[in-house]
Amino acid sequence: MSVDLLADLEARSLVQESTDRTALAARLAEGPISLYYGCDPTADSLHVGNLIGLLVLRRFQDAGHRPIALAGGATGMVGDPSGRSEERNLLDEATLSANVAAIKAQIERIVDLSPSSGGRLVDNRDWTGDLRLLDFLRDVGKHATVNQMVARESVKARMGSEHGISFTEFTYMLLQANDYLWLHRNEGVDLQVGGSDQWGNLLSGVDLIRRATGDAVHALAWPLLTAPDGTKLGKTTGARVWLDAERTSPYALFQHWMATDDRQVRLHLAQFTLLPMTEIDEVMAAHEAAPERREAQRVLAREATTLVHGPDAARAAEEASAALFGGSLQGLSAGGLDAVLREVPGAAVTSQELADGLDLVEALHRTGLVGSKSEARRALEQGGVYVNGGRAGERTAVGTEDLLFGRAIVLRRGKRSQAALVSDEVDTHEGRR
RNA sequence: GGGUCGGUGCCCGAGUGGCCAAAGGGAACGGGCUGUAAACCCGUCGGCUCAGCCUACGGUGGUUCGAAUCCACCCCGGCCCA
Repeated sequence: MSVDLLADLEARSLVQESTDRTALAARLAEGPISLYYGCDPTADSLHVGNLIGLLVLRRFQDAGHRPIALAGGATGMVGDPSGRSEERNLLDEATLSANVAAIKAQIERIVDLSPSSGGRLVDNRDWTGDLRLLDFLRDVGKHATVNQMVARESVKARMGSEHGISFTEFTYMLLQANDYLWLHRNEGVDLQVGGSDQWGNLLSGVDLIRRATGDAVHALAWPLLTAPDGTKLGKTTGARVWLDAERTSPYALFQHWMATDDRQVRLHLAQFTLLPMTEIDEVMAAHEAAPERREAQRVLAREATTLVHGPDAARAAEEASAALFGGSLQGLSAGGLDAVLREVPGAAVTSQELADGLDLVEALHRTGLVGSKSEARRALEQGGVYVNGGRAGERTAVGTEDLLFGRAIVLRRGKRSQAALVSDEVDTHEGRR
């Protein structure tokens, strides 16, 4: 059991709000506690924001406690109004089930959910699906005053907005409170953790449990991710980084962390890795002595990518990064090219196209480096396109002579968007269409 | 159900018959400077077979030489009244 879990969480800036800190510390000292973290399956993948929550569960698990991950099939259908300016669209059953299944696989990589570990994954549809309205009104509704619900910041914001808030979303906080109550009664859960935007919802659960059972339970919230300058991460800034390799490749994830702002490396190392704080201090000391080496970012990227995709994918991503950011690709080894091709999105080209000379605009578009051909032309005009590490300059096409090892051409857009054109001559057995 | 205000490009938001692919801001993207950082400066920011053309201002149909702008109906939302 860890020396002092709470103190460690605090050192990692993972505690912004907490119910009675002393009582919680005392409770943790008594022995294993069951705690839960919930995320709503609004998509078929979690994103880096959820990673903090999963890692918090992991930190508790490593300290000997019992984590429960909740996939909110029921609440996901309703939609949480917190931080939302508009009403959500309801998701159907089939989509939700698929999302829950996909998310479960991601959770399992971070938290041990095997039966012997005590860790569990639950879906609140299991106890909410057949819940009768009158039962809900009697057991939960009676304990909540509308006055309090309306006083909620998230509700007030929506009432003041032109979009309003539906009764369904208004009810969300009670559903979540009911989850906590159910888990408290059936799984012995005494602690709920979440982002600070969930603080109100967490407290609703604590209140409900006290009123319904007289028990004093706990809640813990970490601060929300912010932009480097400390401002809120705008929802538009939601160039979301996903945990799903299909949506965000391991290489892209690695790069996401490599590009971390100096001002946030320390924080992200603390929140997104399991490295002990003493080690993080050492890394930071080295980084501050020579920031241009980006060593802290590299450690962060390596650790975090490993957590999400495993050591092999992380190593490959790092190799690819080293190759792609090492300047010209002319000196690249065959193995290095392999690493690059594994990690960077690719597009097929025929040897005939290359022999004829493939229009760069077409090539850029095909790899997905640009969203449209207009964008490709613009990028070219602005000097933001590179072929095999060298600026495209005046050239308008790529050809056979650009192939590295006769296999692929690496295109780059801007500083760090990379993609590869892969010649069909590589895997010839079955001709490409 | 009645009244009223409103639905514009990724977001916010001007525009109220031609000079509008549509002001301004934000975000984003590219370049310069760097360290794949920050700040700052410059530029771009609907699409295409790009000196031109096409598609767009909630939807449909009108008026007009010409509409994001006018008319009709419809859909959606806010507020007030019932």
